[in-house]
Amino acid sequence: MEGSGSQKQTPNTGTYDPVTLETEVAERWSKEKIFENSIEQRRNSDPFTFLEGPPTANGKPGIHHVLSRLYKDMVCRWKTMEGHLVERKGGWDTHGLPVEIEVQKQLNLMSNEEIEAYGMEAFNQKCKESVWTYEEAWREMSERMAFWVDMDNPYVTLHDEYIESAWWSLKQMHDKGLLFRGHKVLPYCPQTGTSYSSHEVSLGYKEVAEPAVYVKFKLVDDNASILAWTTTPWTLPGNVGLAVGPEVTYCRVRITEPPSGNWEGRGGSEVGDELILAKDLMSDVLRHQVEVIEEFSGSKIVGKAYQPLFPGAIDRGDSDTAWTVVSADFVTTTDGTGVVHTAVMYGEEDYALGMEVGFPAQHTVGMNGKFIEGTHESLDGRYVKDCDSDIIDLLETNNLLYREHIYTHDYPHCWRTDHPLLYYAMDSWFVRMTAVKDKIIKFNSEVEWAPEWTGTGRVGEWLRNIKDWAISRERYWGTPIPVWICQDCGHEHCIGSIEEMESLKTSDSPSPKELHRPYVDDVKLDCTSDKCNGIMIREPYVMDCWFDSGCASFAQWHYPFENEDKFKGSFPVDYICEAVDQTRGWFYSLLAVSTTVFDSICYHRCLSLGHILDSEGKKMSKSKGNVVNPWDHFNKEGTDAIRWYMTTQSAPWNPMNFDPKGVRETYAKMFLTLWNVHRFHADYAVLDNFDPDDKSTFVPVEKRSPLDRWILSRISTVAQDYHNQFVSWEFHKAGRDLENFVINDLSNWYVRRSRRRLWDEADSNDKRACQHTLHEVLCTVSKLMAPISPFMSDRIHHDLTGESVHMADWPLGSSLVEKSLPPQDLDLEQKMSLVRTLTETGRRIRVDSNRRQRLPCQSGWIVGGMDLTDFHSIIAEELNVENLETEKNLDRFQRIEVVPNHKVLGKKCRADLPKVLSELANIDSEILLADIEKGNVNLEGYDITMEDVSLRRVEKEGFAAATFADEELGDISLVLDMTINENLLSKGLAREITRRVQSKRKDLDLDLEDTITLNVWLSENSPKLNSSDWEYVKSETRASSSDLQYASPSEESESFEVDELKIYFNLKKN
RNA sequence: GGGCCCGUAGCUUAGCCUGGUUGGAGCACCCGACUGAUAAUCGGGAGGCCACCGGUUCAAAUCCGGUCGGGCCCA
Repeated sequence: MEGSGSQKQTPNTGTYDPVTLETEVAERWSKEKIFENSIEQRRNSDPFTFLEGPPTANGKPGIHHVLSRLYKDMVCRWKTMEGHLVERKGGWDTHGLPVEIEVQKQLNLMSNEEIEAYGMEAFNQKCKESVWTYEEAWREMSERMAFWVDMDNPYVTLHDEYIESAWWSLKQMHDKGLLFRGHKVLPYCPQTGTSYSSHEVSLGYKEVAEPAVYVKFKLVDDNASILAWTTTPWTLPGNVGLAVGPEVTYCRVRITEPPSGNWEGRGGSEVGDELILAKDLMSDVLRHQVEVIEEFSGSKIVGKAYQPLFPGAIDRGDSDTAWTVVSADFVTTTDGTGVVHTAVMYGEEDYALGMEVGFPAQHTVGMNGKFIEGTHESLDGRYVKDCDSDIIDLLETNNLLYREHIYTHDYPHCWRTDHPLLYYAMDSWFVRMTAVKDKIIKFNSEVEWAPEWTGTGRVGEWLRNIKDWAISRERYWGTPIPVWICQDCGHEHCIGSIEEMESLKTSDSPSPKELHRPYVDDVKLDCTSDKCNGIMIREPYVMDCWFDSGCASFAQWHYPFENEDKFKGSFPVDYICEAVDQTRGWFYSLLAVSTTVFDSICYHRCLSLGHILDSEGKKMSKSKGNVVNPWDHFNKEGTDAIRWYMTTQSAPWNPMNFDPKGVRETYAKMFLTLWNVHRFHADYAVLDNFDPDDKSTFVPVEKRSPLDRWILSRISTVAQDYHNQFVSWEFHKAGRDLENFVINDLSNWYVRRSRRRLWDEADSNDKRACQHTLHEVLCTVSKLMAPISPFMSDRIHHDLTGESVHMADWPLGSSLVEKSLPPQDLDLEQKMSLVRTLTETGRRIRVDSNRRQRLPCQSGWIVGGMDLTDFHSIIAEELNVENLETEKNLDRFQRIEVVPNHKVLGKKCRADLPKVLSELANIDSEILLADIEKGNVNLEGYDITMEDVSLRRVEKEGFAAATFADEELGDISLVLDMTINENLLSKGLAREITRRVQSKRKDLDLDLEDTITLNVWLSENSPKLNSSDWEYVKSETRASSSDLQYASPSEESESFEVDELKIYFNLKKN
């Protein structure tokens, strides 16, 4: 604390300029190292650990990054104030496909071949540079929005230390038998040699019309053929199985007649041929008259063998299911024939099914997109998409084609070369997540998710269908997979450290310059298998960059090679926070890595944020032009307003419609108001040399006015709720409540009611009480809002105490810091709430009875409720009532009125009704009521009973009243005396004159202290102004010399009217 | 196609878990009052098929099922 400047700033009494204020505060932070000190101050305290989800610096930061950094920052600041040591290491995600794509665009390298021709070393160098393109922009944004994080010592996923830790973790998985080699079917472009992420795939969907075919698969030991349908004829040579739905009904049909009319396209069938297909699809598929021979469920034909379409294209190997019918749950009868042609290597479902039932997993197509030698003599070596028609011809020649048709659908194309993508089984390394499924589900349930359903729903659902994690990518820029394979014996070895690699590498291998391709590719190892002398070569892949970020909890510390204490002291981390799209991204990869490596959760609490949409709820995108630039608001309403707006706008996990007008509103309501309250306090504090620390002038809370004790109790109550809402992650509700407090309780009531107390020039206990109260309330408010809007809160706190609010303790206290809230008095709060309702009720009465506000009422009575004696002066002043009293008996002001019930009387009296009504109107209500109750009222021959009338309470002449209900206290009424006398008219007149003169003073831009000369001319028939009321006018308007006459004005003057009488006045500054 | 979330006044939202008086606020709008009170304040008004359809119930914004629209993730 010392050295952080206990010099109080000269209070700024100017208007609120957010950009200047925030810039000044930021400068003080940096000069006084507030961020660093706020951490150091808690050095030996209980840590609260935060893990920064690393952004990629090769993308520009946008408004959505402001949102996630806000919630990261907010919680960290809050926990710091609660007394925890909260270190915040920055991080950068620097690997991955997006980086490569950027560089490829930049260098116009459209394929892997071109990259390799350009040179992998140079290419990766470019990637490394490109990663830092927007680092400066990120720094500026983070700094301007007051995101406190250590960006000078960040973890960086491309550093050798980070990679080494990632290697170590992969080796742990390998040693536990969780790492294996397999295939992953991906959309792949053979022209560029690249497989694509779903994001890139979605860039290139195009509608295409292509041939689709119904193929006849001839059964072995049966004269029938099974019909199957495909839109990708090039996958047919790879066919190794047919899938049927076990519950689906199939038919065996015999063709009875040749087709009538024209036959479209190639293919056909002879009368007598027998075909098998799903019953529901017969009419869609068949073009012949047929008879149904047999109906059966799919499971009946499972196991039947059929003849391969392209014998020899695939080697059966040891598969006994190849070219047989198998059962699969995913088969439907929505299209095709209800039989799914399965080519293991060219479809994700095909591959999964193939692995399950044991089909041979062999390619008929090479990585170059061309058929492999030995597929078929007329296809070998040709690009598959060029072969569609020839394949169909071949089928027809062999009588294997039932028919063809043109099929129009959306199909993904390469966004660079425009060629159709092939779903292709790529060699890939996997982490066997399915083996730890139960464990990871259990760990997930131990995480405190906000909102809860992200954990149980989104993540839970994902984990229930967990699949093995494909962690390798056939790319250049990334963490190299540390797996080497022996060329001779096939033995594989996973390297877990630089040292291990150095010790195993062959004598002629260089030491890699860094742990990236191509340097690591040049490292060969001596085979680690006992009996082998072969050479091991690294698998030419890099890792999924999600694996990188999934290692952040330990790799940021270069654990286990360094910083064991740092890691052990921060794992599992207490808090992470990212947008909801990270459920399958970072949230998952952290949990996957910690489960497999440490057998543990990775984080205790996770806040998953909703996305930012535009003001109409549409996704922000460059093409729509609805992207919000955070700087537009930083430079206008300021960081505080944008942070407060974002916090209070919606629950953190809900999608947020970002409306620039809303930021404006937050600025105008919350920040202008709070600033003006602060200014009000600060101005008088300077004027009166107020010193909060001077014990001799301190006024103990119990000696302060009820108004003071009320606002102190309110802030205490609000603070408690605020804290509870923070705990339950409902930051939006917390903020809204505090905003409501500042605007309504503090500014609109406390300050408004206290203005006169501070105007008073004489020193008094009451004035000092007010100053202390404001000081204490503002201190607490600034501490509460500090985590959300750190600038103004710090400015106010610093003005008040000379210390940064971010060094302060949380007013609610914690296990580590003391609670420091003013005393609560709920009884007082209830009273004040009644008082405010009463004053509002009084104004309504005046409006309803046309009694202008400035004309006082002689008396007012409160009937019912609780004792409000302490506040009678306030209520009287608000209501402009001379005497305010409590009255028990409402009958004093009201009488009963008997109102005829037209509906009932109408039925009874019919045509005599008007006569009865007029007689009723002539009788005094109270007499009438008494007589009715006695049962002796007879009018025009009709007995009048209580059923014929209803009763109404009305005010007696000269009174006006209104009643409202309080939940606990029941009905409460306010009655005002509406009579007028000369005294009241005089007082009212004084108020009217004062108001006009004040308004004029304001127009003339006079200072508060300036005195004036005032002349007033009242008409001769005007009510007389009592001398005491004239004194009131003079003192209120600071008229040091003045003149009042009942005559026409003798000088140039202004005039206004009260009760249709003209009043003239003029004034000049002395 | 599947999973998760969202849909309340022109806009932003509370209420939904735990069904029960007439669905509350703020902004904007209209009328009035008040003001040495700040982009202020106070009173009043207008504005709602609580997305839609069906079900459960004496009773549904609230619980259940479905539809539509928006968002995210996965295919």
